[in-house]
Amino acid sequence: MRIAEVSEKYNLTQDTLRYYERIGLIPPVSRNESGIRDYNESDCRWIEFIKCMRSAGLAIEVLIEYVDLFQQGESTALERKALLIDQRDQLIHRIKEMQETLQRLNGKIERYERCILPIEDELKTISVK
Amino acid sequence: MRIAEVSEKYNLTQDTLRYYERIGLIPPVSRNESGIRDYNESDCRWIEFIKCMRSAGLAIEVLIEYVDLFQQGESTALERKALLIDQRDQLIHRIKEMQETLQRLNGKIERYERCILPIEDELKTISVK
DNA sequence: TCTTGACTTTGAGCAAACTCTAAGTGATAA
DNA sequence: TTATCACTTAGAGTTTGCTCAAAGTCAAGA
Repeated sequence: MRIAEVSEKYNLTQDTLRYYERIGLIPPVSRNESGIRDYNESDCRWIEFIKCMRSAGLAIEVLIEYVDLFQQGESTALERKALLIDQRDQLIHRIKEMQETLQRLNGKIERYERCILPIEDELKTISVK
Repeated sequence: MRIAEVSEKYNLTQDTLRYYERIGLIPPVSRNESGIRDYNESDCRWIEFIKCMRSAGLAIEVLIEYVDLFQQGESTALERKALLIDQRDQLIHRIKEMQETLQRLNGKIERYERCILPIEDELKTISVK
């Protein structure tokens, strides 16, 4: 798969794909004889994984470390697991925080509803007139 | 309340508090005779609200708009409500995304657990030897 | 053969959200 | 009264995560 296809498939710009590879956020992608990237199954799975993790807000720095450990082989499995657990716990914390904010936003919106409904009704009445 | 107290109370640097005010993320704070900020109840409630919204990832730009509308008075109530609903919906979307990533992280960690447990056991055995 | 178009690299540029620096004021404690 | 300390402003600098530009290579079609 060429970069153009991959870019479309995962909705990441070619620049972003090259950038991710350059900084080690995904392992080096295989190339054809003329040096052009030829993404294989495994490359695609990495991209998908990284995209998912990034969408949840995991820092690039941490993910680079994960990829790096992965490339060092089996001996880093415990370390990788610890990294994932740490990130999961942070993620849980952020989700909780966001759910609290969601509650608060909902409360605020409700209050607007109670205050504003009369105004909205009035506006409707006017526009009917 | 002086900026130092407020900074400590909300765990935001004095720089950040001044920055937030400068860009209109909180309404202008009242001052004493010598021009020094003297935060009142209402100022504190704004800071707390903004801190909460920022912690959930709402963009500064959007919050500035909310504060601006608020300062324009009652006539903007409908617009403010619409803004909040929009932000809430985006927040719900992000939470969902993060929960999916959380599932995936948990799955990955479990897989590490299944693969690694034998290794961990072995390590323990060795350290006991 | 020439041109087109997709690719390559390196390095600069940009937006968001702070964070820091420099230079100055004003109240209070020794 | 002098020094200290918290405050002030304006503006520059930093970090993160892309995004763009320049200059070049290579393969395929007219």
